[in-house]
Amino acid sequence: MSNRPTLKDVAAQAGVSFKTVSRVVNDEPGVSSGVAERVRSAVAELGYRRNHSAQVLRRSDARLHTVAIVHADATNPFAAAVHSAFERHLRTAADTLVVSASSHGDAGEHDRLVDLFTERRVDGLAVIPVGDSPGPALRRELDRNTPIVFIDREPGIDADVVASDHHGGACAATRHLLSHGHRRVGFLGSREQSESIRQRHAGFTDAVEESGAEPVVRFGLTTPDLADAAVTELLSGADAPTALFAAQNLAAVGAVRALHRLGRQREIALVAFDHLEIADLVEPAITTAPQNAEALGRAAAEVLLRRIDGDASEPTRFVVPVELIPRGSGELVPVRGA
Amino acid sequence: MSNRPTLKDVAAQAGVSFKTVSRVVNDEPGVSSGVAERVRSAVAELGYRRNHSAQVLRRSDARLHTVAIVHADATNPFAAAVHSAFERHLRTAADTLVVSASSHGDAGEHDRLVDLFTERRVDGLAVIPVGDSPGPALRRELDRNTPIVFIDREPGIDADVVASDHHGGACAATRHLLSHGHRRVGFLGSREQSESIRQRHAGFTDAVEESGAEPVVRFGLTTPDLADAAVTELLSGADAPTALFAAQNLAAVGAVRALHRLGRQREIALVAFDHLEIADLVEPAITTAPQNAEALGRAAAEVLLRRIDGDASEPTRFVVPVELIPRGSGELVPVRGA
DNA sequence: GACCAATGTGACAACGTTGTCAGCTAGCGT
DNA sequence: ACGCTAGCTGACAACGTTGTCACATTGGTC
Repeated sequence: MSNRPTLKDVAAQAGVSFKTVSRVVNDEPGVSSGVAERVRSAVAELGYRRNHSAQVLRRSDARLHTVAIVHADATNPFAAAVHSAFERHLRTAADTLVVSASSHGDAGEHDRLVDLFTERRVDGLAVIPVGDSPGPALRRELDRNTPIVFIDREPGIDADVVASDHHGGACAATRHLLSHGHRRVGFLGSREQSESIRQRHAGFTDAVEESGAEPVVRFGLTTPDLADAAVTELLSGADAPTALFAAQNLAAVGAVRALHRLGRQREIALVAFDHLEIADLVEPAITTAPQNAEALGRAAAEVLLRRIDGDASEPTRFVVPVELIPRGSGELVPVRGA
Repeated sequence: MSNRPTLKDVAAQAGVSFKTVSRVVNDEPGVSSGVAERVRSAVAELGYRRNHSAQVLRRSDARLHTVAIVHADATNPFAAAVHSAFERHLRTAADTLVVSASSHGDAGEHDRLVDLFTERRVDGLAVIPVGDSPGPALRRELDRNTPIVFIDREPGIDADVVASDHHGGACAATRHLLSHGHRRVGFLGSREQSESIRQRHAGFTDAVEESGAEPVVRFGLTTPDLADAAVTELLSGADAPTALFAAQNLAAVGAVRALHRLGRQREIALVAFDHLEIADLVEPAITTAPQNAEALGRAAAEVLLRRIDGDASEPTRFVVPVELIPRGSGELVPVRGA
């Protein structure tokens, strides 16, 4: 990785001063065409590439055309989709390299990654937060007015955020179920500590309350197995719900499994928040309210670019709507004989 | 993103020379404890962070503790899992930051990303190739002996590769089917141009030939719909296969859908190469031969670290075994009445 | 008291690049 | 022939850091 050619090497090869080479590689005016040609062929011959570190060092206020995104978990398909849209937008709209790293859910590592990226100087940061509050490195950068945008989750601090309309989406999904005549509706949630799950629960509750229906709420269903068990238990009791709202991915997977095992998949209505890989592979297909990862990533890119361009106005909160996609499971009507 | 404090700023604050501050932040010996303490509190007060660009520039041969991985598609769960293992290993074993970017499948963009990362100086590169042959930037870096490891696909050039045992895995999966008594076995493949699909086909063919069974081969099944149609057609003919080997993800999804629609999921055996999200969600569960993403990522990290540490031996090819996971669908025996 | 080693500290160069400025040449008008 | 301008080109400083070396101070030894 060493002995790369420098401006000097190219200059020696072309028989000019290194400043002239600099001019050529930066397309600056004031180089005669003959010399420029000689320099260009020397550049090609040696395979010269500008040293980004030196460039950044010299012009410390200039755009680096690099932003970083710090993940909680890059294997999460939703995070990957957001990242992908974010990256595509920045690459095409601003010729900016998006680099990323993942903390695998560890808050300390998360903050350390922020630190490593700031050491390496980037134009801005996108963060999918881990935990409730920003770590010291993130806080320092916020104080320093480094362009930072938080994606998907509340940072627990006053800063730019791009997030889904968890409340509105859950509310719409629940209303959708209620509009088909259900009077007892189950809520299947994962970690109650999660702000987004709390908001989905609030949306669910608002919809249920405005209709006078009866909610049945279960939290802590962080794995399909737990959700499966919870649904099995819910449906076996008296006054079992006739419709279920799965507030999260894995809870929905467990619910689907339980309904199929019990053979009641055409009887109990189900709407799932978030994208479901298996939505179309089961019968009936699952009605979902997927977060719009594409819109989130794109919005985050736009917010960040505006900050990088010097916008110093108050932090904004950009809310991306969540649209319901009816596929069958959410349009089932309650059956009498339970 | 500007006016960050430098060594000089900290030095002024602490009333020492900037070189002394440098010594303190690098834990070099030869600073009295009193001075060191004063410097450390100045560092904390100003929120000083070392400028990585300047450091890299000064010590151009030193380790940067940064490697890059260039994806074809970061939203592909398999690639994400490989990336995740790769990153975890480098972070924990070598305190190295893994940065990544995705080309979204565009070969030109892929090579451009390689170029951008080399401009920014990294210790090494991991590449999940796009297309058949490396672009000019990648070729230049290979010539320059930059540590580079190719993951999952053949680079079409002599270089370090870490890849799954496509041939062996397909061979074992097919033998597994044959050992349950099947004599007519179908192969469901996607793009025949793909080297890994070719290898899986070769493994399938070897297993079939050594047993004297009859193969039925379909290529081009790049979407579930196409695979669904192909399976429907295959099973409707005379001499229909009694077992299927799906050589790829999406082909397997289509096959599952077709079998369930035809109600023959307990009759036609099926083994799928690669991980299947729905493997456990259908009845019978799908026997799969998943690539070991964890092992691939880890092996790639190890190969790359060895190169970074100066190993200059011949390029190696590291093959990661593919283990069969029996779940039910692959253990079905052929039934008489077709 | 003179010498020496050990210790702590700072001055300075260098990394590869870009910005500033000065110098050189050619071409033009007088 | 002379000066002037425009157009090229190069010398040099600076970015923030680390490596090298020299200097100053201390304490111990003969």
